Amino acid sequence: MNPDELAATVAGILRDLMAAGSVPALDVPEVRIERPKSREHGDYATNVALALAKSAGMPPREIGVLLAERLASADGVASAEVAGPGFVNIRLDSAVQGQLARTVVEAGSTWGHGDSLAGKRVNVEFISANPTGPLHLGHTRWAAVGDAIARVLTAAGAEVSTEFYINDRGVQMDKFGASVMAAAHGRPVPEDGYHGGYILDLAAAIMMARPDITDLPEDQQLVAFREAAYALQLRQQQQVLELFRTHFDVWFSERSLHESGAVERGMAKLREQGHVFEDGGAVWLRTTDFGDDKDRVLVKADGEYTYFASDTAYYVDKRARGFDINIYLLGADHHGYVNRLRAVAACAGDSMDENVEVLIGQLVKITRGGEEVKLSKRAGTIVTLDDLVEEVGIDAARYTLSRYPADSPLTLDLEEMTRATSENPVFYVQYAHARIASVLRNAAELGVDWRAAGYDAALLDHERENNLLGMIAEYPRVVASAAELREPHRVARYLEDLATAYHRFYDVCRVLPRSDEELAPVHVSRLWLCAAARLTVENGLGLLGVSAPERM
RNA sequence: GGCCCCGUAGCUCAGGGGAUAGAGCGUCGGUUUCCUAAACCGUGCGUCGCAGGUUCGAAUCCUGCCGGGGCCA
Repeated sequence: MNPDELAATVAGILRDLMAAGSVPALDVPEVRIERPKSREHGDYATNVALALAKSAGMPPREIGVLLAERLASADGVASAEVAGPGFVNIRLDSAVQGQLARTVVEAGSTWGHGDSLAGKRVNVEFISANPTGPLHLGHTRWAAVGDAIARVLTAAGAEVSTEFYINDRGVQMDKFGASVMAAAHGRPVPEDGYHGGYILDLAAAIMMARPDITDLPEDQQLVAFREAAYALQLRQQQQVLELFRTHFDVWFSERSLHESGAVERGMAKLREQGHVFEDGGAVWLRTTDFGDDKDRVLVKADGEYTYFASDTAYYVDKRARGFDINIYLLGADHHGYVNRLRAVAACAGDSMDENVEVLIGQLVKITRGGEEVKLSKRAGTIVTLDDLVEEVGIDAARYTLSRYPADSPLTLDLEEMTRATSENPVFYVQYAHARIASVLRNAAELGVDWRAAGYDAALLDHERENNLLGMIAEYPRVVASAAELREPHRVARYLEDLATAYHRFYDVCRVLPRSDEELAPVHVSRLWLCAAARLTVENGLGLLGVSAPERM
């Protein structure tokens, strides 16, 4: 009996009551089964009686009583009673709830996966930085969150592609090239160029690989430096992200849109839909038809395509590749793009509500002992992804960045992220995993084959066993809602609660027999419970790209 | 001037209309002859920024205002 089955049971009873005339026949509202905050209120509670009261013209408690009476005798339900204004509090038979452990262990790595997004092809684009420098702190947040979103969507059954759009076209690239070239010649970097120490490193690396590069004529040399620096910097970004366990299925170059004819195809698509017009020698897209605050230029009067033309072409290309939902994760400094991107979809003949989703992530501030940290050793301007990983480690960085909603501004303290080797949420959760792994190892050493031994779910009737089982049962719903809302932080928060439930269980329920005890059925059943808990923690951490250590 | 995000414990933040508003950190104290004490247990006098509204019920939804951050112009 899981929450969904319980909801179905409740809905069925309501229909019966209506058919019998005990309650006026109405549409049955969506039955929501919740875990009460206070465990004294049972394993689960539902508020349907309250929700139905008004339209049924009956006092909520009256409906609640009718519902509770029938529910109490339903299979798997131990008790059901009305409480407060009309909540129905439900307790499950422990044996029925205990069966869950077997279900979890049998599902293994797919435990918690669902099919709410089955058949959907989803494109998740994030970071999409210029290849002109190291990835900074903001990018790091999107790396952690964007990747977790992709993992959660996959767990919900979607077919997901993660993409990084490389802005490798335009004046920034030229400035970048000029900066590196200047550095190679020992000349001061142009005012509007890039100034970080990494520019010197790039220049040195290029000179090492191609000492003769400075023999080229000035204009060719500029291009050569730009391209060489681009290649090196892009590779650096790719390596750092792979190390950070953020894998991109596609690295999409803006240039390639122009080289492949995708820009022309995009333009053709937009013209076909009738939202393109010319004015003052330029070609425009009438995005104001769809809520943008002004129209946007696609081709400038001098014949140059704009960044915006690339953006539209990229969108049309994604659709042509079969993606139903195109998610963009943008920093708060780009929130002005939201209406624009939505309008692009509409101008291409799509639904701006369904085919496009723009998620705005707020900025991150880092402090060390209360003082804001701004400077990076290498980039000279801002804290980079490398800096953060070097200082706090991949697991702590990923976990900490993904345990908050992306749209809330964040201030993190480096000392807390590191010093807290003991009392940091990430270690708290990981420790629960290591602790369980240790128990299971010890069981194996004692020669206990709990999988083969008889599992009696009815033995798991301690309050804390019950609570742990209930928490484990919540996992699929957490994953589903994290996917639906694109909010992976829900998984992290859940894992913290789950870890607490495990520690509390472990504290009072002896899993393995003591030295003077024989192995009893209750030990075996608890091992099943441990295995289910371990799997849930492991799978949950996996959704966040955080490791689940066997030992700590 | 227009738009976006935020305002909840000393600090960093959770809280998708529900029962007594939570967690971590910090504070103070307790728990171990046996499975990891990186744990558990106890310890909080919070105007949920302010004022209205919506309803059986609002930290949550709507409007206005105040305060902080940001984007565009």
